[in-house]
Amino acid sequence: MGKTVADIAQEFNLSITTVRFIIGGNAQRYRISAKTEKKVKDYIEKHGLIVNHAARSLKLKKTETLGIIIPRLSNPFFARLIETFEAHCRSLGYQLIFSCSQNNDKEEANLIRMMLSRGVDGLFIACNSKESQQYAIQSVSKPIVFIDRDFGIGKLNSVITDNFGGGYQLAQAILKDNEHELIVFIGDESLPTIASRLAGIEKYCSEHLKKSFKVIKLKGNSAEYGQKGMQTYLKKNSLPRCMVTSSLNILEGCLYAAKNAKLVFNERAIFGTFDYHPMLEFLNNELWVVEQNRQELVQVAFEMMMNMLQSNQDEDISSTLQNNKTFSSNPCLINLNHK
DNA sequence: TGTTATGATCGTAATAGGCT
DNA sequence: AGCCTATTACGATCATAACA
Repeated sequence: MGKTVADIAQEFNLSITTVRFIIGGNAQRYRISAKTEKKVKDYIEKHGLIVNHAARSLKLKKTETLGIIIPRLSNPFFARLIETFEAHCRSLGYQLIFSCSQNNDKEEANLIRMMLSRGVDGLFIACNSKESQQYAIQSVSKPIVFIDRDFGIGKLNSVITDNFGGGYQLAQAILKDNEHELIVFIGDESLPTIASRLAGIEKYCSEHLKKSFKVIKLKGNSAEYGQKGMQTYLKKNSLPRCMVTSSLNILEGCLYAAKNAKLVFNERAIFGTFDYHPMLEFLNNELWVVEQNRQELVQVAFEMMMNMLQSNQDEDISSTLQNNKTFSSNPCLINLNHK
């Protein structure tokens, strides 16, 4: 299990201070004999060392813990993003704690307070709304990097995906050599991610598409909204031959509604969606997917965080906390189940 | 009896100082 | 000079003491 500093001090009849000098790499500076240094180091090599991070944090005024708040873990994109964040965090010696705001502004504010009271050194947040992003900026005096969503407030650090470009490319790919009317199921447009996806699709269609396309706007981004949207659509229409959904959850709901209605998509129907999931490979239809570059998103978000933590330590001036940078990552368009 | 003040506690990191 | 030890702050929490 390892030994504590007190164990080691007792073992060799030394003071705790002496042992700490050796552990801290300051043996020579404090004139600890090479003989003593060696025996302590050998002992730690053999038995291991237990460090009390709570006490260390108390002294150092930093916990080497970072917090991340996302809307929901049931969104596969966020689940995978968390996993990438955690691995990155751990590789740099940081502990990551995460919580879900359940798309609720009040809950998000609570979680911010909770994370701060736990002593996180910095926060990554995927905000629910413009108001909650404003609240975070005003109420948090520690480094924040906003992820996935930037509501355009300005003066903040954010790492987002070029959803407009993604939507544009997706429309381009899906409409090439396709005769059928495009049906777009779009989730909550108040989110900049969703609005940008739709804007990209509309931009391409207005530039290149001669025939009409239909946008079905939903009030939320969960599978339930997708299901309801498709149910309503099916009252007056048959299943789309050319369909885009704004997220995996919306696609899930749409497919579920079709299954419930005992309807089967035409085998030549073509789908487009945002965010990749391995289960998509098992669909029979041709499918285009806009996949976000998770590794890049996480890496850049971390660089921003580390920069702020560093400058915070050096200067200790809260006004320099925010660097006001926005990074936009390019998504990748992939084609699955091509026929 | 109810309120406020003080001190001890945890382990770590850094500084000041002591003993031979 | 060489080698090591004692003391303190850090911050929240709890127990005990000292007030009115």
